[in-house]
Amino acid sequence: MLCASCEARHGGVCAALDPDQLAVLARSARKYEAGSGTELMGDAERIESYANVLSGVVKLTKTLSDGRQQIVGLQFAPDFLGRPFKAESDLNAEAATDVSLCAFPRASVERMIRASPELERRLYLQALKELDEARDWMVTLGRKTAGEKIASFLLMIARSIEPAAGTDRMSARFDLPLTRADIADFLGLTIETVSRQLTRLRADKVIAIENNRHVIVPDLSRLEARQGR
Amino acid sequence: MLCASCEARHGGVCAALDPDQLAVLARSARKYEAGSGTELMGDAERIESYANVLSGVVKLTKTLSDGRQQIVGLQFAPDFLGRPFKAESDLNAEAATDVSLCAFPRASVERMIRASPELERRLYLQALKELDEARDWMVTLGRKTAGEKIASFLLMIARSIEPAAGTDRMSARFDLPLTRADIADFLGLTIETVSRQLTRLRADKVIAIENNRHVIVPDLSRLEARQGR
DNA sequence: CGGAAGGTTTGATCTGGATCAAAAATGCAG
DNA sequence: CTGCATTTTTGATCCAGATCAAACCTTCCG
Repeated sequence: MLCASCEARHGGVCAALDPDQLAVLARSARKYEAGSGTELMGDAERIESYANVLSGVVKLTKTLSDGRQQIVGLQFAPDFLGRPFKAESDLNAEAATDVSLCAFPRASVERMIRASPELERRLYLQALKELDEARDWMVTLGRKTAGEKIASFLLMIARSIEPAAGTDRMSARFDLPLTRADIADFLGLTIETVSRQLTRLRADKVIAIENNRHVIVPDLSRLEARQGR
Repeated sequence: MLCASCEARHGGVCAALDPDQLAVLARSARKYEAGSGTELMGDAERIESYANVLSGVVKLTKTLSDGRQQIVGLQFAPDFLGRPFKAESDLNAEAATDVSLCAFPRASVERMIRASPELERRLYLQALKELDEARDWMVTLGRKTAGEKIASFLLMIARSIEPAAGTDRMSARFDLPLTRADIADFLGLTIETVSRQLTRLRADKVIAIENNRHVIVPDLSRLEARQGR
């Protein structure tokens, strides 16, 4: 059965469900892959389904009518994707990398929420986590310099991609899930400024970059010293 | 009894409770006033109580160690103040104006949440609302010009202070609940830039200002045209 | 009423990051 | 491997908003 080996079964919202409930939900669930760049949900579109992110990274964006864009959130496995209790989305969700998702029809999720306070609790906790993250980024967007923004971003990715890093390890290596353009949209900068700041970090030997995507941080504390605190 | 004439009894979280539950909670509730500038909750402080905002405005701030500050949220009546399920606050809450609050000890709120899924649902909805707001502000912080930020801010205040305005009415007048310094901390600008942009809006007759605090908007659509869309 | 203390506006100058422009990597299809 | 498209880096210049510096208002309290 679908859920047996699923990551969301553990850390994700499905962990809230008992075997019977899980069986019910699994019946209407549909697992699928989407290539990088695929739009998963459009602004002003009716919300017809929710999904768990099983692998890859999803970016949530808002766009002004003249084309200026801002990424307002990134979702990693096993995050739950979608905004309950709202008929229409007011943002775009797009696959930032190739992703694999487990989608549920809107109706079954909402029925399940009504039936399981435990599930609602999980969703509430994720909303609180996303709110905490959004507020941290407001500080980054409003008050940090370009160099501090880039350092903050790299540290955030390092922590999300390889949870091992965070605490004790001194070094980290990971692939950037975003292009330079995406990083710019996330940090409220231009592509050129992102590139220049990465170049500077490289020149100062705080990081090394291979093939434009793979980042090596030999000493996380040196990167932390640059994020602004 | 306390709750009979309370505003939070209607729009706020207390509306989720039945009369018995309300009576229980009221027993440990304490209503009080705090003057503008009072710190209501400190960063890295243990969370000992929650509160409903009954009147006035509370600002939520984050501060970098070198003093740079960012306001990450504003709370108006009848918002619920506090972050459930977390031992320690990671932000400051301060009265931006004189406020009146109805405070509950941490333990009674958490007991009540466990007892009332309806209350938890309300809190979840408020978290989702705050998340939506935070994401809108991320666009403002990351991608709008100083002039657009100020217009967005004035419109947000107009809508929160006098809910009547929002829809059909063409004009609005209200007192700014924040000083120029607070507005700057909210928008990621300096005091001087805030002042200059307000002066420009005044020069262009989009707004009028009396006594530094009272704002008159004769035609909301002209202000909307300046907020960036 | 005078006068000290904040808060606000205005002016002059500077600068970090944007914009404009082009070269260099990288990836891919044939 | 070659050639083309896309992404990234680097360089030159510009400008919105920051910074530095004064004046100007409001309160409000003795």
